[in-house]
Parts: sequence; C-alpha cells; structure tokens
Amino acid sequence: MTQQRSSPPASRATIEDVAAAANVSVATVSRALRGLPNVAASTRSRVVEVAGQLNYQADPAARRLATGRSHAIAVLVPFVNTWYCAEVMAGVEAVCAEAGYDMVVIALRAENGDRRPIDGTEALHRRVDGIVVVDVALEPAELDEMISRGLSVVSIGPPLPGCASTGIDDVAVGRMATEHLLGLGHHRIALIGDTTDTVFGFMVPTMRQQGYEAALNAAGVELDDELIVDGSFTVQGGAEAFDQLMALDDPPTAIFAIGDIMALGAMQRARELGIDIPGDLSIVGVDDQPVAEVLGLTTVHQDVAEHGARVARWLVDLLRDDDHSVERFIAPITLVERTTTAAPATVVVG
Amino acid sequence: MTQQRSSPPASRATIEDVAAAANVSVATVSRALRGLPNVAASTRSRVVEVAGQLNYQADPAARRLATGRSHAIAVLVPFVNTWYCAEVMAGVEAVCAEAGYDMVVIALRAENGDRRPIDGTEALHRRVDGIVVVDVALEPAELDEMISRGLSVVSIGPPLPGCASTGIDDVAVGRMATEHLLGLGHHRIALIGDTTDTVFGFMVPTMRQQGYEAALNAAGVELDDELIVDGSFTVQGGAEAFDQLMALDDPPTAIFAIGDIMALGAMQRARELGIDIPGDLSIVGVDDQPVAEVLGLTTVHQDVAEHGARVARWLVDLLRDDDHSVERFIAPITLVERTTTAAPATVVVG
DNA sequence: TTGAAAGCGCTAACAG
DNA sequence: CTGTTAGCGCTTTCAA
Repeated sequence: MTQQRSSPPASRATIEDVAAAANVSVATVSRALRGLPNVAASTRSRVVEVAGQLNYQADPAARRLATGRSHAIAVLVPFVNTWYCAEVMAGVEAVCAEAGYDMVVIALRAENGDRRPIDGTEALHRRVDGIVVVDVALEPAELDEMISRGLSVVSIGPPLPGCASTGIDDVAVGRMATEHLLGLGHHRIALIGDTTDTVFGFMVPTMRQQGYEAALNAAGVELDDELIVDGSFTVQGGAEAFDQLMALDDPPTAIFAIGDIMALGAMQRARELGIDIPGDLSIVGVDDQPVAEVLGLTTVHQDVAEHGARVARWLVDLLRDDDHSVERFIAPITLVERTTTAAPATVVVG
Repeated sequence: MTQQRSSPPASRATIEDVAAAANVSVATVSRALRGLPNVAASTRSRVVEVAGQLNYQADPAARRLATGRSHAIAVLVPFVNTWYCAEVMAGVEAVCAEAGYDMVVIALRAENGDRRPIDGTEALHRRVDGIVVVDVALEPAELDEMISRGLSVVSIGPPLPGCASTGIDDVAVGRMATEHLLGLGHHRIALIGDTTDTVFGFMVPTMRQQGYEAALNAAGVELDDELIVDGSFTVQGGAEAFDQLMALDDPPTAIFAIGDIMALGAMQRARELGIDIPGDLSIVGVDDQPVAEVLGLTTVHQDVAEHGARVARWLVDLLRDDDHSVERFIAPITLVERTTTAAPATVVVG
C-alpha cells in the first residue's frame, strides 16, 4: 500500500560513528553526551558538536538493556474513555513529557465477568520502571509481584499498602454535599449512587454514601433506604434513578448524586417532567466537570489532572532516587455553589 | 519513604537459566518459546514447562535491541483530556492490548504560541514502531522524518500523504446537519463554529462550515455572515455564541453547532433565557457524545473509538508486514434525530 | 581525563 | 531438529 516500507529503516548513526568522527572512544562519547563529570570541556564540546552534525540520538533499547531502566512508566486505568481517567492521564502525561519518560497506558478490561489479572508477566515485565495505579484495588499478590519485579508504584484513589498515594476524602465529599443540602433546610435528601462495580474494587461510592449517612445522622435525620438508589455512574442511570425517586410516595426535596454525570441525567429528566430546579428540587453533584459549570450544577470540586501530575512527580522522584517522604496526600475539595440548590419549597401546612 | 526500593530488583530468570534447566541451547529456548517451527514437540513442551516453572519472561529491552522492533506504538494527540481523544485512545489501546503492543501517548502541547515540533529526535526515536496521528496536520518535513526513521504512520482525521488514514467526511457532516434543518423548513440557520486553532492545523471546522454553506447554496438560501459565529469548541463558547446570535436583529430559527459540546452550551443558555427548544429554536450538534443522548440532542453521529481501533489494526498489520491495501476509509456518519429539532414556529403574517 | 573491554539478554544466521 | 556464535548499541568497571 503506502510507500512507507519501501525505504530501508534509514540506518542511524551509532555511538561508534560519533566516536570515530570525534576521535575519541565510545566511552567518552557516552560520558560527554550524558553530562557526566571527568570529561575535558574541549572534548565534550567537540563530541556534542559531532553528535549534532550526525544527528545522533542514543538508542533507548540499547540504553535500557545496559542500564536496566526503561525510562517509561505505565498508567493503569480501569477505562480510558472516561472524563476522570482522561484528566488523570493528561496530568501524568504532562509530567512525563517534562521529565523525559514515556507514558504507556494500560486499561484493565474485564473479561468474562472478572477483571483481567495483572500478572505483571504481561504488559509490565521489564517494560516500565514504575506504575501509576488509578482507582483500582490491586490484589495484594499483584502488588507484591510488581514491587518484587522492582517496579515503583504510586496510586490515585485507594491507599495501596506501602505505596505513596493521593486522593480525596470521599467520606468528606459525601458529608460536604449533604451538609450543604441540610444547611439549606432539606431533610428528605436522596442519594444517587453506584453499585455496578463488582470488578475493580471501586470504593468511592461506598465512602461517599458513608459521608452522606454520617451527615444525616449528625443532623438527626433518619435514614430512609428508599432514598438511596443506583445510578450506575452514567447519565442514563442518573435519569433512571431520578424516575425511581420521583415515583416514591414521599419523594425527596433534594438529591445528592455522587457524580456530576448522574446529576446531569437527573437534571435532564427533571426538565422533561417539568420539575423546576432548584425551585422544586435541589441537586448537587461531585467532580465539577466542565459541563457542570455551564449547567450551573452545584458540585463538589476536585482537581483530577493535578492528582495525576502529583503522583507522576512523586514517581519520577522515586525513580531518580530523590527520596521524598510523602506517604499520602489528601487533595482539597471545595463545594462550588451554583444554581441547582436552594432552600426547599415552603410547604403550606393546612 | 515507602519500602519499595529496599528490596533488590529481584534478578529475574534469563534465557540462559531456562536453557540450562531444560538442557538445551538458548537458541532452542528462543525458538521454542516463540512458536517457531523446527523444534521437536517434546523439546518444545519441556522448554515451555521449564520456562513456566522459572517464571521466565523474555526481556523486551533485549528483544528490542536484537530485533530492532519495539513492539510499541505511539498515539499522537493534540490533547489527552478531551472526549474525542479519549475515545480514540480507548480504541487504540484495545487493539494494542490484543496484539501485544504497548501504547505510549504523546500530547502535542503548544509552547509559546506554537505547537511543539515533533523532531522525531525526541520521544519517537527508536522508541516505537509506528504512530497513530490524531487530528494533527503534521508538517511534511516532520512526516518525512518519521518515515525516514522507519516508522509506519497512520492517521485519524486529515489524510496524511502516503499514509493510511480514516476519518469522516466533514463536509458531508455539515451538509447533513444543515439539510436536516432545511428539510424541517428552516431558512435562517446559524453556524456555531470554531476559529480558535492556530496551532494544530485543525481543518474540521472549516470543512463542516463548507458543508453548511454548500447545503444552503443548494437550497437557494443566501448566506449571512452574521449567522456564523465562533464557539471555541467549548461549552462556554457555545453559550457565548448563542448570546451573540440572539442579539441579532433577525435571529436564527435554527442552529448548527459543529460539535455537541457547543450545542450543549447553547441549549443551556436557551433554557436560561426561556427560549424553548425546539419550539422557538432548533439545534443540531455533531459527535453524539453520551451527553447528547440524555439531553435529546439531535446530532450527527460518528463512532470515534472505532476510528482508533481501525487505524490501530492497520498499523499492527503494517508492522507485521501483512500488507493490506486500504489507503483511506471514510467512516459512516448518521443523523440521529432526537428532540432538539422541529419545524420552525409558524409566523403569523399580519 | 580517557580508552579497552566486558557485559546487558536476546535473536538470527550458519553449521552440523 | 539443535547448537555455536556473532552481533544489536549502549553503559560501566578497571586500567592507563
């Protein structure tokens, strides 16, 4: 088809070519180009010059073999096409590009109802120096395997034992959102959560719900199981959850959706049904995705790309042996009040 | 900090260990494990067995050095945290995982107002066997450089000279959306486009606009420059574009937003202003992002993940020398009619 | 400050 | 069908 394979792979200059052209040994070229000490200034400049002329670039494969370091890191995500993961990857990629690391992404697809195991034997073995684990509860055995293979691992989300990690306090998220609603005067507050994950050990929904319950308890509001429904962490699921809630004999006056995306589905459904927000019903989400701003959704904000950038920096430091001492960093969250929450409509008591 | 670096990198079994344990030469181990012919069945099974016991896994770095192939591909994206790019990456990643390739992602950030040049000298040199270029107009010199370095390149979006590529017919997209509106009886149709890219050579907005203009011309509707506004390909931009349109003396009865995301901003603004959709105004988008479905947005659908999967398959074929003959595949698009478009309100002519 | 040479772990002729 | 051996291109002691 294309002409791409017709031209030979353009044999490139090797370190020997540079050595010959600069009249030095390959060892000297290696030292000079890597900025090591013990190279005469004049020698170095000559080598650099020659290397430039020959358009020389060290072969990473050879370097990897000789040094045992790949200068690559992997980011392990449950999915690649979600807003959250894309943000994380963006953060990681930026740091990698800066630090001269390759970022290879590995998605943990589920196969026959089970998560694909990371036997390390596969995509990880000797391919990368470190891993960024994103919101995946690794089996202890998997983690051990990785570490025993010399991989440095950092994590976003759950605190992997022995690994530096960052994340937000998801219980606090639930509490913050619920308290906001409580503060507005709501008592009948529903939760649109997610119970679909049986594969990745995704604890976030559970924790946010804990915060919700804690806030309710603290306020002396009795829990009502009917008010806790599943939204599958999808727009569609949020809409369906909304229907379920509105079909209740005593529907809620406020909804806490544990993700913007589900809040979005609920809002849309509300509009279709002619339910005014926040007049008839308040809604608050979590994440502060771009769409939240334009929809005026009140939500709990977190800076996801920064999570990625942060752990990537840690990882790079770790790999450079610049020891640092952070074990876990709880990233800040903030409530962004917009226009989907208000005091409940005053009920005229007859 | 963590205990990760305390244990030695767990020296792993090499091919020699396996050879010794199986009482054969390393060459035989290599052949046996790679499934090459000319290995006695009994020998092969013994080698496989021993390799398993030793938990042996060939070192990719050594293999790369010996064969000259990295078994990795790069995906070159303008950004990593956009819906479109995330979908593409998802498609590419799935194929890579299946075919045993690493996917490394490289974002083309802009620096001091200019796109970071891909001198190949950087992140690409000898690191990957091939590249998936996503919606980036590479300089001819950059492309030549890549090909001369032996890289196979395929592209999504613009048809790179000499490279297999896929994409949609963006002129047809513009025409399809506009004709839909025209068919409904609209004559005053606005376009929310994007003129912000000065860096990546992004031709999509221009082409969709061409389709829009062609459809209007074909229908004998005169173009009105006032109806063509910029939406910056963001939700916010779409909202602002909407304001601009509504401020016109003779506002449109329908809007074609060249991306769902901008349509979304426009819809939100319409709601805030009490403009009924589709009663007062029709809106059609492009992409069919998940959010489009729940909002009931009429839009031009394309399967973006499949674009990624498709070119990734081509690339893998190319790298395996399974020559195939596709030069360019125009992926299908379909109009998904939902609830944001309808016939224009009948104007009672006094 | 520099050079020689021994690997790193694998693949790929080339013999046998 | 199997073994020997020469690289692949770089880093890194160890000497000089």
